[in-house]
Amino acid sequence: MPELPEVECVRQRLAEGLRGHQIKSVLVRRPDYIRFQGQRCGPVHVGSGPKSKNLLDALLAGTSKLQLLRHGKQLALWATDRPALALHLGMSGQLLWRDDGPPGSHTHITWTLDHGRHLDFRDPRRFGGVWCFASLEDLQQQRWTPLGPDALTISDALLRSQLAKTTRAVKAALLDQAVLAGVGNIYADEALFAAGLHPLRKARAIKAPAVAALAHAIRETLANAILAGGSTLRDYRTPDGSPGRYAQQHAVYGRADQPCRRCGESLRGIQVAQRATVFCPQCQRYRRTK
DNA sequence: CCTTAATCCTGGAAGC
DNA sequence: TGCTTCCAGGATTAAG
Repeated sequence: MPELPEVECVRQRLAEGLRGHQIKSVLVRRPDYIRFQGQRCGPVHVGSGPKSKNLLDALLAGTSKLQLLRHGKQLALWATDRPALALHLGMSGQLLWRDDGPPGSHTHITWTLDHGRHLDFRDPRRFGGVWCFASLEDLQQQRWTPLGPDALTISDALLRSQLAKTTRAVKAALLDQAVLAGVGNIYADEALFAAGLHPLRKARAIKAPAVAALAHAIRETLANAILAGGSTLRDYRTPDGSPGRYAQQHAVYGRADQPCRRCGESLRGIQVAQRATVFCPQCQRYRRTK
């Protein structure tokens, strides 16, 4: 469920704990959560043979000066002249610091650092994963090239050219990571509301001024969500275990049939691209009333 | 091109 | 209380 703001908060908090430290060991409890050399790992990879040594190296055992990048909802953990790891949280993924005691349920991988703290990757639903690459360049080439531009810094002009590529409903386009990377179901609805755009408007037909308003709304909504620590609906936590506070500010997501905070009209719930969608029929008219 | 449905999973909430 | 059904922040695939 984590979208761009949640992933960015995780990146920032994780980077603080990694700065100046080294990974001492890696423990893999679920090898099939990891893709190594293009395929899912099996028990042989976490045994004692040469394959397990390769995997531990790929998982950055012994590495220091770690850096953490983000594009859309994806993270890259790497260090100069070392392998790179793509981390994706899927719907229920969490990266959590742990001092002592047992890890939470569904903790598939644990990195232990030289300061003694553990970094747990837990993901009950297992829609997320870890992908191993020989270098950051390989990771970017294979996993980030197919993605559209990052939503946090999307320019008016770039959003316009991206939306011009498709005739789909604008909400469906926003959810497509190849069009724009980082927006999911929460922030698509929130940004469309902030821009006053109906979710079913055809992406290609939206005029330049309205696209500019949407680009601005996307940047502002995501930035504000990051400042609030992200949206916690249920599972999401920052690595220190604290929930995000942005859900309190949601104008439309999860508020079907409740009054619009701007005009008081009852918010409508519909389906767009198989996803629950909420909008204000008054503030987000399909056609401008002029 | 587009949309829809099914799929990968667990678990919380709602309904009976 | 217990059982069943539905739903969820994501993303890919196949089919129509």
